[in-house]
Amino acid sequence: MLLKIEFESDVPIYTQIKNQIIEGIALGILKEGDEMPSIRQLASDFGINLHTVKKAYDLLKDEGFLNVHRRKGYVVTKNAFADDNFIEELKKDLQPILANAYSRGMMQDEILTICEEILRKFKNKE
Amino acid sequence: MLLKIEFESDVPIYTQIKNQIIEGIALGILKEGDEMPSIRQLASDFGINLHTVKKAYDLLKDEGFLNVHRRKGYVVTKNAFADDNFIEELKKDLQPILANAYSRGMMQDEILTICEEILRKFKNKE
DNA sequence: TATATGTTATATATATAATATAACAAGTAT
DNA sequence: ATACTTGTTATATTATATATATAACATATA
Repeated sequence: MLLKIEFESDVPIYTQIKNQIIEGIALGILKEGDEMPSIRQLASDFGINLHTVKKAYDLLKDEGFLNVHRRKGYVVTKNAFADDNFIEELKKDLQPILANAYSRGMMQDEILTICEEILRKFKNKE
Repeated sequence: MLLKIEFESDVPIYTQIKNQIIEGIALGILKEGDEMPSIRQLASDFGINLHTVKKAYDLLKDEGFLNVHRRKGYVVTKNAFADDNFIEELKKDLQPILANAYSRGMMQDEILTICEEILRKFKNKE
């Protein structure tokens, strides 16, 4: 699992880490049971603070993507699921992004194709 | 054009305003040439500061969704378009959101259907 | 002339993001 | 036992982003 941090981005570092781990799970690069690098390890790898990494990990724990094992540290889990509440949030997140693309003149199919392309990269469920 | 601001949201007020105006354009509620309420008017309607509204308007101006007319104030325009740069940003924005849904167990079709539903509400181009 | 536009400038308050240190508890390996 | 690595907690500091408060200015309009 290789992470890339963009320090010029306006996306907070902890959000970049959090997103890339979720993407790793979607892509199948990160599987249930996989042990994440320790917060100190990741922090030193990127030259950032330990608390920044911990914030990302803790958010992922709250959302059900990671568990803390007293021996192994943070471990990939799959307790996150898509309840009605999440679906509502999903729509709220997608709406402005899709509206932006559409208002710039893109066709519905064009936009949907991009969504499909992204989804196609994700690992098929077994 | 009726805007709704959620003061408890962690989405900045200026972002909420900006997003809802773009959504208004996508929905066909806001059309090219429409005059927006003045920044002071909108600010007083919601009990917020004039600069918060101005920030939203100015960002929309930068992106090509609004123009400033010396007499009419901020006016809806359609200079925004989807260049390669925007498409790249679009993918970067969509990726983590779709990955999240997929990692929570949603099927590709399920996710695509939600995108379709949102897009279907947007006004067909003439 | 009074009024309504947007614009610019300053200052202030609050929250968020990120860092810096330090210390602690629990488990592991030597 | 000792040293080392986990995560955890606490405190403080810095920088940036968000939002507000006032004031003044230029331009156009009624």
